[in-house]
Amino acid sequence: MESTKAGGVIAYISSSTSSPESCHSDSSNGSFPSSSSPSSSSPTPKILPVTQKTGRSSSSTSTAKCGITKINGLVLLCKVCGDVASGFHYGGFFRRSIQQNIQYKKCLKNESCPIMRINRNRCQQCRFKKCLMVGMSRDSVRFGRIPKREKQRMLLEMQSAMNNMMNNQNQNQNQLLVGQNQLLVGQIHQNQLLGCPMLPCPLPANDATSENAGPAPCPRSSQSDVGVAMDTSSSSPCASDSLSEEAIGSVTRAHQETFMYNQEAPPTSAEDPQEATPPPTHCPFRGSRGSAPYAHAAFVAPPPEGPVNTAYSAPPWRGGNRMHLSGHEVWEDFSHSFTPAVREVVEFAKKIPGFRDLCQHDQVSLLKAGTFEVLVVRFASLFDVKDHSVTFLGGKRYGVETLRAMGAGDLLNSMFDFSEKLVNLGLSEEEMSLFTAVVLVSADRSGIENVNSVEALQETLIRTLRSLITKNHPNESAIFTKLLLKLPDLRSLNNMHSEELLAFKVHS
Amino acid sequence: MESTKAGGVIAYISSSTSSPESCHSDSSNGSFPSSSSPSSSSPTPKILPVTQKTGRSSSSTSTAKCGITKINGLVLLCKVCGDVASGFHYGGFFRRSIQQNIQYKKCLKNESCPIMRINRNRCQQCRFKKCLMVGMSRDSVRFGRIPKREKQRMLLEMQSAMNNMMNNQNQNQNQLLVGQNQLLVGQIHQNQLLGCPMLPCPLPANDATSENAGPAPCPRSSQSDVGVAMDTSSSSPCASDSLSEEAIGSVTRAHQETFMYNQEAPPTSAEDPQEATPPPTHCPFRGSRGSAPYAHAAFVAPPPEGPVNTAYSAPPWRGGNRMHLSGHEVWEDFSHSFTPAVREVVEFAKKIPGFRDLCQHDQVSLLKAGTFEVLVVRFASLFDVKDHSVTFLGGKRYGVETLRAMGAGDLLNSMFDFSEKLVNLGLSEEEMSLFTAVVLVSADRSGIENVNSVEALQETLIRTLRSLITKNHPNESAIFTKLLLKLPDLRSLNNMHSEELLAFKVHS
DNA sequence: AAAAGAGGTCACTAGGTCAT
DNA sequence: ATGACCTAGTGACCTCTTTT
Repeated sequence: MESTKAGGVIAYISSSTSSPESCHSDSSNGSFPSSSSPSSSSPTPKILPVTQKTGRSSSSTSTAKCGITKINGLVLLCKVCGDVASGFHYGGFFRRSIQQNIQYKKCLKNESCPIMRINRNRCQQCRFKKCLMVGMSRDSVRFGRIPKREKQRMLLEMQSAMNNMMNNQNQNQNQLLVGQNQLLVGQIHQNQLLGCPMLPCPLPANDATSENAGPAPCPRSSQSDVGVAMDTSSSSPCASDSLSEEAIGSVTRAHQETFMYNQEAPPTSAEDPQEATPPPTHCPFRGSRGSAPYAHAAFVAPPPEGPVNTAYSAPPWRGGNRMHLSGHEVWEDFSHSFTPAVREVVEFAKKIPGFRDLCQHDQVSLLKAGTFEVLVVRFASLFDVKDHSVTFLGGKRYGVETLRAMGAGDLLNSMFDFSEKLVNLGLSEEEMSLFTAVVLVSADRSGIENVNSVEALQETLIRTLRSLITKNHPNESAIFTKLLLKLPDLRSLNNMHSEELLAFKVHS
Repeated sequence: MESTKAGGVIAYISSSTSSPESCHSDSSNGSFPSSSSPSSSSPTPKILPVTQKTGRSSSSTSTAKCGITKINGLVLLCKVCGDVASGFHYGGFFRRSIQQNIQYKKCLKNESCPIMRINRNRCQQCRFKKCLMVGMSRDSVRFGRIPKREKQRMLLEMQSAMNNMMNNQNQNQNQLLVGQNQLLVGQIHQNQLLGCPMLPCPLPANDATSENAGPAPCPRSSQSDVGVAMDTSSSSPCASDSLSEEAIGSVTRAHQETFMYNQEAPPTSAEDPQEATPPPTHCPFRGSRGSAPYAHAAFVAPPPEGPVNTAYSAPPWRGGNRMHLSGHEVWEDFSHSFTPAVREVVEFAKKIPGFRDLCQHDQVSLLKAGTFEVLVVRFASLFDVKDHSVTFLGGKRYGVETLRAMGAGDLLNSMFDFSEKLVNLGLSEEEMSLFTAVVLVSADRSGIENVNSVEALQETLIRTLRSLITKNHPNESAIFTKLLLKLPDLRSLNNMHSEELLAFKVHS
């Protein structure tokens, strides 16, 4: 029996898209891991991997073994609660809810309780809501198994979608993607177990030409003498200051040149979510293709039903009836909406003085590990602290509470919290750009070859950032420290994101 | 159905025994102390047998009749008071404690009252403490029946645990075990996706008594006026300085009182990894059960094969041939080897001035998210920078290269790198303890309810740490910054660890 | 025949209630 | 306050049905 289990990768859940594919779980039962069967996803009706234990065939065969549901060796997790899924579809809780048309008591909190394996029984309203949010539908009853053919097809679609994405954004193929059966697994590095799927960026070759060389921060390889003046604030204006001046300018310029979100706004179609194919934007949140595709596809669980929500919640990927989109198309579309933003980060990196002096492998590693974090920082500016809203396409704003009520996931919530805190620091664009550079070179170093070089570059950037901040905010010396404390927060967001993506992929 | 249950009963009973029917409740129930147990590996929720009476289903089966809970005929005992258990989980006393967030009066003795059936009502504080200690948690919700498979598994585990116990120490047979399944189940509970098996301790109630009150950092609940003086270091010797003095003392003391690894060294059996059951140590790396069980099971991907490595790599969990152990058992055993270290971290947390002023939920969340990071920092001292070696039990050292050659995984490698860098900063014990406190309150905040309080506490600790460091290292102002930059690294290690654990569980 | 999901069934638990 | 009792749910297991 265990043999059977082996092999699986792990999926999580997230969600993205809605439906078609797969899995979610419901809530039903399941608390324990085990149980039943493997199944797969399916395109049409909405089916999801569910926690609930499904029945058990008395018969001998395989199924019986463990209750874990897998697809091609990938272990599926419940889309609702994250528990190991035992099968698709209905389960105890969801089933009862539907069959008896139960009206649950109103949530005691803000109707946005996180639903996890351990606490899923705490709030029924939120649990049921999440079931629906994740794509479970009363109409999706599905008998019998999922045809093997169908499974296969979806898998292939996923893969080619990934491939496309990769190709598009890396002109250079440094890397990536492997293509194996594990969808994206492996695709992007293994920042972690499976790797973070969302960061394909390859990264441009390190051609020596270094166009905007600027005053390279001459990364030292030692590690001891760094940042002598780091915390002394205004005191000693050591020699490095002049260097800093230039560095600041370079980084700020790099930032401005590579961050277009606020420079373009999809004029047309912004109002009409049904509009099919507007030009892509650089900021996914404003992407014209659908409102907030990112929030939709990755952060928020996609609404199973149709156009219930407004622009925000009924992203017309490809403008049409989403029922007609294959999982492949949805994914592809979603992925594409991010390509430009990712590319911009790569461009930004290349312009950070000293970055291209790192070995190519490390440049790639930093980008793989840090692009998401950089994007989070960049997009934080879309968050309006005053009225706690986020601006999506066409200038439309959505209050955080509204989004939460709509089922924004933990990741999105955490991003809002992060954005709010960051914006509250009131940094200038100059400061933000330097901070962004710091974030990038501070990325996870587990795969770095020349750690000392990266560290040296990081120190230089940090020193520069520090002097800039102490200069601009002489009376708020805590700002620098607060900024550094944002780094672990970003790391956590990055991890949450990786997990959701992973789940998404696995499930689809 | 009943037939199923009927199996052999074993109940052991030791001493007391009580009337079966009595059952009462309290909290828990259960099993016995040391046990180890079996819990499940993965996703299973951890649940404990409890005294409380459970409901009564009119139906026939065994359970119902009197409040005795049995599994496969085995009578379960309450893990807290030893009385016959009536079911799992919550009970009257524990339930009220949690639901009403009751703050019990301080223990009149030394906060270590023995809790038994006959005297369990004597000291509420100790009783509640024991409930938590034993692993009861509000998150361990468990509805529905216990899967047959699981029952079976648990039974087997119980029995083997029993056998071991008997063999090893049959001096007292007091007790007993009952056989049940859920020994520790429940004990540990989840950290994240699946839960971090490694964090069993739930955390003591937030009893207002605050023994080592010290100068509580008075966490504010507002969010705006925080940390104004955060970075001012030596400049304005604001009132907080004196507070800092005391805080430093408190934290340092807390650290020393709760970090025992270097105070005990398993004298015997250190040489012989095959030795079966030496007394547990507080430092897993030195754990007598196996050398570095932690590194084995969690840090390093568990070697699929047998005893390739020497003492380091062939931990004789349960003293036997591990080839015969199920993945579950190995995991259990491994987890247990960590319990003491985890408990120390919990104790340390409780002693951080201000920590207990946080709401209980947040205390638990921070511990869940941060214990691993704290352990990494604590164990960093085992790393010898000079010769790049790590000291395991009995003073044996293993060079990093050797370990790598043996197949240490990415996580272990990263930990070495981290440890080396950290040790190189040359911090004093005082500084390390404060840094550890900062690490804890800087844990991932995705599940925190009162973020502002946590943030306020973090700021206080950081301010204190900063002033201490600038005082001790006036010429190395970069140290503080470097220390802060260790936080994201810890977060990454934490994630790698969670992933490995997850993978491990799923595969086993 | 084997595999896998819908639904029914019912052992069990969280929590409310109330006599001690 | 404690803990026994009751009720509303929960979810494991089973049977039946459909798909392969």
